[in-house]
Amino acid sequence: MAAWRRLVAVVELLPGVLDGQLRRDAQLTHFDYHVLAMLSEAPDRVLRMTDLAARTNATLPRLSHVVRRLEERGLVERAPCPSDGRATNARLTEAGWAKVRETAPGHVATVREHVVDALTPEQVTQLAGIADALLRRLDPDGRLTGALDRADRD
Amino acid sequence: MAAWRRLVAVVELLPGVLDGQLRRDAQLTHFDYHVLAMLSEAPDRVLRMTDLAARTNATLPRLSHVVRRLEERGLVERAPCPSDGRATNARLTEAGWAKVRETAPGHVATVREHVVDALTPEQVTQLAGIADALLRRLDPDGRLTGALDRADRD
DNA sequence: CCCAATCACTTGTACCTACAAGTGACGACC
DNA sequence: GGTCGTCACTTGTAGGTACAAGTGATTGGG
Repeated sequence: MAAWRRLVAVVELLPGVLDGQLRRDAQLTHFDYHVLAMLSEAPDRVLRMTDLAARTNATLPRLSHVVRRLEERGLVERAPCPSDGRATNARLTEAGWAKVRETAPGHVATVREHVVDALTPEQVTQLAGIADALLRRLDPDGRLTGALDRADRD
Repeated sequence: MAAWRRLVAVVELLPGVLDGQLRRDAQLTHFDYHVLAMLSEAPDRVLRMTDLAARTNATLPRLSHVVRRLEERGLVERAPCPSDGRATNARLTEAGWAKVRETAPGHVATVREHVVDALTPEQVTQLAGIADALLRRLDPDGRLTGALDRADRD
């Protein structure tokens, strides 16, 4: 009965914790980090703006502003797509790649501290199943988790 | 291993769903709704700004702005606290109380649709335990869940 | 071909949130 | 009983996000 209220409370608090850690340690929004992380995992570390927006659950205007700021900081570069003149490719620069590599450990540690370590191994397993079930409703196409891509490759 | 990534995805998506539904159906931010809901559950539907800020995980400046806007809409009233000249009491007006009563069902239905119905009864039970464990890290004083108050009363 | 519709993105404006500084009230100490 | 420090809030300013409009590029039909 009160399960969903607690979930809402978690959903309210957790972003603040993650965001705060990244802002302090890397001058990065959690969303910024997510953008850089998605790029870092893409082939050649390049993604079209539209793809990137889907993977980060962002609207295109929002992504455009964020990428512009990241570009001003030298972490990302934009170039017109050769195959489609309408599209823009966002590429992670060397500095951006370095930023991800130096930021990721601290971020993962924060998640571990506030989530994984708070749960028993059994609960972690349960959580995986629960989050999976929720994502099937919240994100049917698996845009955020990249399930669509993996399905394409397999 | 990928459990925390899925949790992060959920934490990223769920607020948008809840916020969107409330904005459409009630012209209310999820945070606005949370403020009204906390007031509606308080004795006499009155709470000091500081208490309200703790219960909604807000900074005092943020709450001040939000309450001012809610006051302009006639949903909340502010009055100086009789017992402490520094404090301000926020009170839910009759219109605000009506707003909560007409908004709550739709909001609960949304949560039910996107969370409860997506899970098996067993998973709901597991989720309660997991969220509880997480909140002990994220919110040790139980401000959001009101555990502190209940502990005081008991 | 050429024109309309669409697409991919950018820019501009308004709202919301975070941080910093300011105001008035209370408490404690001398 | 005056003064210093703290408390509870409010206000102002900067930064980020959402929605709406605009710019080129591409596709499809006549």
